[in-house]
This record gives sequence, C-alpha cells and structure tokens, in this order.
Amino acid sequence: MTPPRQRPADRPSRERRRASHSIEAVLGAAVELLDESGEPALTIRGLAGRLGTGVGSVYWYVSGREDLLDRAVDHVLGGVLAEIERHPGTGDPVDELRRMAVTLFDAVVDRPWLGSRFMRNIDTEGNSLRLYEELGRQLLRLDLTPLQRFHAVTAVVGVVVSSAADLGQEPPQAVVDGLVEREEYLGRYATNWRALDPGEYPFLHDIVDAFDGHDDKQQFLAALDLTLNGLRLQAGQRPGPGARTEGP
Amino acid sequence: MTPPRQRPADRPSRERRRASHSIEAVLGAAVELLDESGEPALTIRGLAGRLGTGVGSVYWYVSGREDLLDRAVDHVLGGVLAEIERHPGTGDPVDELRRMAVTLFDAVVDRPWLGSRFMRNIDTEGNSLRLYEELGRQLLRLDLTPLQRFHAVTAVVGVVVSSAADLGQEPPQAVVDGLVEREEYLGRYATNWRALDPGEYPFLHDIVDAFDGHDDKQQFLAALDLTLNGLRLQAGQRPGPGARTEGP
DNA sequence: ACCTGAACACCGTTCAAGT
DNA sequence: ACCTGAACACCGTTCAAGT
Repeated sequence: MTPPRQRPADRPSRERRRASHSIEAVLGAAVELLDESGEPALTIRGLAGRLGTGVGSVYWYVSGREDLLDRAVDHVLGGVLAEIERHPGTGDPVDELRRMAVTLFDAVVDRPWLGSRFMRNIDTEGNSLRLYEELGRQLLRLDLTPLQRFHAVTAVVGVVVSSAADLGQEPPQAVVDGLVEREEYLGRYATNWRALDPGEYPFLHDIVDAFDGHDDKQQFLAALDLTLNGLRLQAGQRPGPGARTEGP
Repeated sequence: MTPPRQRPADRPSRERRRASHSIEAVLGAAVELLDESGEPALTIRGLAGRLGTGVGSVYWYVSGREDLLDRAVDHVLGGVLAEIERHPGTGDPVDELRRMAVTLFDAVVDRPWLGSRFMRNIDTEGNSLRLYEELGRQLLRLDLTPLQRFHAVTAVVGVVVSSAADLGQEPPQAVVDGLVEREEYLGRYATNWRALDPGEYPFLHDIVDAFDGHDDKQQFLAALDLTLNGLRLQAGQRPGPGARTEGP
C-alpha cells in the first residue's frame, strides 16, 4: 500500500555516540519488541520507552512506523542472507533453490512478523533484493526463458509467503501464552469438522485425520515440492521428492 | 492472530425494521467502504457515519472490527461460491480445481482487501469452509492419500494467497489515484535494476525485460500451473499447460 | 431489542524548543 | 546533529442511559 520510501543510506556518522542512540540501537530494540510480542506490539511510544528517549528521537532515525518495520525486516534478513550465502551453491539448481527456500521458511517460523514483508522492497538495493537475486541465480543454470525464470522465483517466494501468512494467523493469544496447547487448538478444528454432515462435506471428512495434529513444516515442504516438481518438469529435468515413483 | 470468534448466528429477527439497521445493511456499508478505499479505511466511526448511527450501534451487530472484517469477507464470498458452484464440475479434477482457483483470484483482484483473510475462518461453517470443501472435493477423484489431498489444497490456496499479498501491496496511493501510471511504477523497478552491476546481479539483468510491464494474472497462472503440474505428476497424470512439451 | 454518544485508553505524527 | 515532550488528529471499545 505504501510507495517505495526513500531509504536514507545508513548514516555512518562519527565514532562515538551515546550507545543507546544509533540506528542499530533503534533497530535492535525494534526487533526485540517484535520478537517478544509481534507486529502490533511495536509502537513508537513503546520503542522510545525502551530506548529511554522521547518519541521524537525515533523519528530522527526513521521516517515513520512503516519505514521502521521495513528496516527491521532488512536488518534481520542480513542474517538469513549470510546463512544462505555460506553454502557453495554448486549442486543441482533446484535442490539449491529448495534449500534456500527452507532457510527462508525457518526464519519466518522464528519471526512470524516477517510476514509477507520480507520481499516487499525489492525496488532498491537491500537484503530483500539480494535474497531475490540469490534465489533467482539458481535458475540461470536451468534451460528456461527469462519470463519462466521470473515466474518461477515468484512462485517459490509465494510458497514461503503463503506459509508465513498461515503461521502469522495461527497462534491465538491463548496458545501463545501457553494456556491452550497447540494440539488442543487444532483439535477444535477436527472436532468441528467431524460434526459436519459427511454427505455435504466429503472432503473434510476425508482429510480430517490428516489435518489433526498436522505439521506446519511438512505442509510447507509439500507445497514447495509441488512447485519445484512442476518447475523440474518445465525445465526438462526428472522429478524430485513428492512425485509418484514408477515401479520398484 | 485472533482466536476463532463466536459467530452469533445471523439473527433472523422480525419482519420490519428500520431499513438502514440490520446486519445486511452493516455488512453492505462495510463492503462499500472497503471497495472504495481499502482495509485501513474501514473504521467503526466511518461505518457508523455512513449508516447514520452512533458507534455503539455497530457493536450490537458485530463484536469488534476484526469480526466485522471477517463477516464482510464471508458476505462477499457468498458470490464467489455461487459462481464456483454454477458449473457442473465433472471434467478433469485438476482442470476444475484450476478453474476454481482462477475464479478466486479474480475475486481477489476486484477486492484486494480479501487479502489473506478469505480462508482464515475454516474452523466453523461459513463460506470459507464451503469454498475449501469445494476445492478439495475435486481431489477426491484423484489417486492420492488424504494427507496429499490436504497438502494439495493448502498449496493451491497458497498460490492465491500469495498473489493476493502481491496485489495488496502493489498500488501505492499515487497509482491508485491515477496520478502515476502502473507502467511508470513498474518501470521504476526496471530502471533501478538496470543500473545495478550485472556482475553482482546477473539474475535481475536476465529477467528485467520480462519483469517490465509484467501481467499479474499471467504471473498468478504461471505459479498455479507449476503447482498443478506437480500435483498431476504426483497423481500419475500427464502434465498440463506450462510443462515442457516433448516433440511434435 | 436496539440505539446514543460521551468517555477511556490508546495510537502515529508533527514541531517548536532545547542542547 | 540530535533529543524532548506537549499537542493534534485520529483510532477501537465500553457503558450508562435512553426508547
């Protein structure tokens, strides 16, 4: 919804400054708040309070809450990028792409507030764009058209984004607080579904046992592998995990 | 983030009532506001103003803003469901699934505020759950395990959700207002990318022409077909559109 | 059964004034 | 160059009081 903001290049500025006041301190505290209680909990006042300053001070470093959020995301993405770049990346391109997507997914599990923000600012240089490049680079080694490559990265990122949306919605506060078990929470779905008329909801009855107590990561991997096998097919490769195996 | 709310069954109540005050009137006005200016523009005060009542009145019909949003989504989903159910649905299961997903996507294009909300409340009966059932039912005709079916619907819904996230972010206000052309907006990305070092960003340079002026629907269809071809492979079918064609 | 609107407890953002 | 905090213009939600 927001236009690409000007991102004033991180001011290097001079050597010593009050330790608590620097863009790094601001982003560090912001990430803390986000990690502790999620996106809605990050307020300018709360952040200023944690930094021991007034609200106006925050506005010296960021142009607003949206900018703050974007920078916090970029900040955290630095670590993800480092992890992704650690590996040589010389194996099968689709396998590499898969590994990167899983790394990204794991980061989102740790920080649901990354939500669908982590690929929002690919218009200008930053960690999102580097990540995007890193993912796409694998596809250069595949026999595809540029348009197919563009679509393929979109699709792979999309699998992570939609999983992130799932994760972001899931924990009702009671589950987060540990008052209600996740099992019990999922169990409610299953219980409700089983009470429905099987004639009207044959599909729900078919999957209800599989749904009950399902694993988010497996769900993500399944979606990812469907996409990647479609991609392998498009590139003329043989299918990977999750495809039907023919004969013994 | 929110726990499944109690949804007090739509009160039928008695025959005549002031026309402007009924749950239908409330949801109708809410949808209007959402269509006009998006999710953030839907405020309780604004809604009450449009209805010509006080804020307290709105709270008699819905339990809060989140509930209002969920009900508005459910309201609109009724139309989508009707369109999906109009067809016989006896063709190839994956083709049918594809058609439904496209219908869903088109609805999201029209109403970006459906965002990732349209499958959020599948714990209890409602149009989201019916939609979910309708999608999944196609898979019953495929040779898959229940877990594979569950994962497949998740994946297909995920493609729509991630496209919705894309669409929801896209229009900066200036583009919505028609002050800036979409072409020009996308062009900024392309211009920035072309200015980057090709050695550092080989992938971006490879796709920049394809990206420039790309079509959202084609992008969605490409991602969808990758997933569906992965699914066809899993079910032992022959691949559909988007797969590499072997010989003449 | 349904509506009213003041009151409460928050927000993000701005800006004159400070050092 | 960086900080302060009051002030402004909003929010969602509650609730005693009305009809």
